[in-house]
Amino acid sequence: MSRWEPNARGRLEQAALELYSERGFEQTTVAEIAARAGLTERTFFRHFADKREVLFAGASLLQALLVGTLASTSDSAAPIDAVAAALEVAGALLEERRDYSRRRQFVIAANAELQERELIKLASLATAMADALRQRGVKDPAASLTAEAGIAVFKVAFERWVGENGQRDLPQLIRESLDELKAVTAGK
Amino acid sequence: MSRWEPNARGRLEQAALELYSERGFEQTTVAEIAARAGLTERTFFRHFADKREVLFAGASLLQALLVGTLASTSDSAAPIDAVAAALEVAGALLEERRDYSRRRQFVIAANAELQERELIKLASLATAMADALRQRGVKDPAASLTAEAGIAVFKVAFERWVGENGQRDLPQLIRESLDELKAVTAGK
DNA sequence: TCGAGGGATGTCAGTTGCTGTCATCACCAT
DNA sequence: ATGGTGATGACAGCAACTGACATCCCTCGA
Repeated sequence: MSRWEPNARGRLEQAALELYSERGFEQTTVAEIAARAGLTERTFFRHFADKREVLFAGASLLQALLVGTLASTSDSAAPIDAVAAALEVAGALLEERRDYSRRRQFVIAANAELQERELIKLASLATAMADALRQRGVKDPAASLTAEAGIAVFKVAFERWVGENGQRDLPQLIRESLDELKAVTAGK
Repeated sequence: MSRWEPNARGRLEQAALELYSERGFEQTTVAEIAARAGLTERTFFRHFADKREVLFAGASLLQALLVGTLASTSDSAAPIDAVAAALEVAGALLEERRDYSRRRQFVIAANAELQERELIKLASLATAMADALRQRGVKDPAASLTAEAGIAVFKVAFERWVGENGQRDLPQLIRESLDELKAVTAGK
């Protein structure tokens, strides 16, 4: 792997995931990642804002998918169901990359800094979905609450998905979690 | 302010909030905070794990309050209402420190790293509340979902509280947000 | 009263994440 | 070929954070 091989960014992502898996996030230096990718530390930071971001390259894609799906859902559906439908589409994408997603998640679960980054990505998804809902005419605070509730559903479903052996796929777990949320909030 | 003045930790917290407010989080060095508190950089890191943590010293107290209240709420209340009641108690505490809470929040709102830290603290509150619910016999995933939904309600309410001039107090905004969540999830 | 112990602080050196700056390299169009 | 352009390398430097050890103040028991 020499200097001008193609796909430097992808090589860095792969090298990082490997090293973070092998010896842990903190025990890995950026210089080591760059070396395994046949590049230098400086180049790593040209592709990724920091040492954590290399694991979250797909987040913007997921966000676009989520917002796009939400925008194109029939207006007749209740906002929470539109959000759930979008989450299921996103869940199906992760289901396709099941192996990669789980390896990545084990790395994140082992390190608090990475969890912080993951949480802010989820929060960003929530605000993006809230924006999309407002464009559909949903008022605040309903828009924010619906989006945040959707993310809560996703978090719980994703956690179960990673924890189980594969009995249920992610979209199904998302549906079940939404139903559970509806049951739990069906008060008074 | 010399070496052996009392309350070093408190002095560091105050100096940090002042400096973060005056010139921003990134533009402040730990050495500067320590100097204003009459201490050294090394001592700062003995009191706080990192440069961000100095703003989150109260989080563990809030978590204890939340869990304690949740544990002592009547078992007859629905889990989501017990969570809301606990959040209102916590909200009342923040309402008492209204001025401080808002100054602190402006600093956090201005910096992504601080938002990350805040999000992981909220996530920690959610897992603590979920644990408390499980101890009351609530099963999973209901326990996790109820706790996450509670945090979603709190986030939205808190954001509105900081944004308004003070028409409604935080516990009231929490109640209103919970009602909105119930309305929004009352599907099918 | 004094001296030993312990906890908090200071000092110093070192690693690592991250950035600015400039040189260098490969590719492409003319 | 030649000059422009974008990606990469090389180097210097700052600030966050840590480990090791010295120093200071307070307290408690003889």
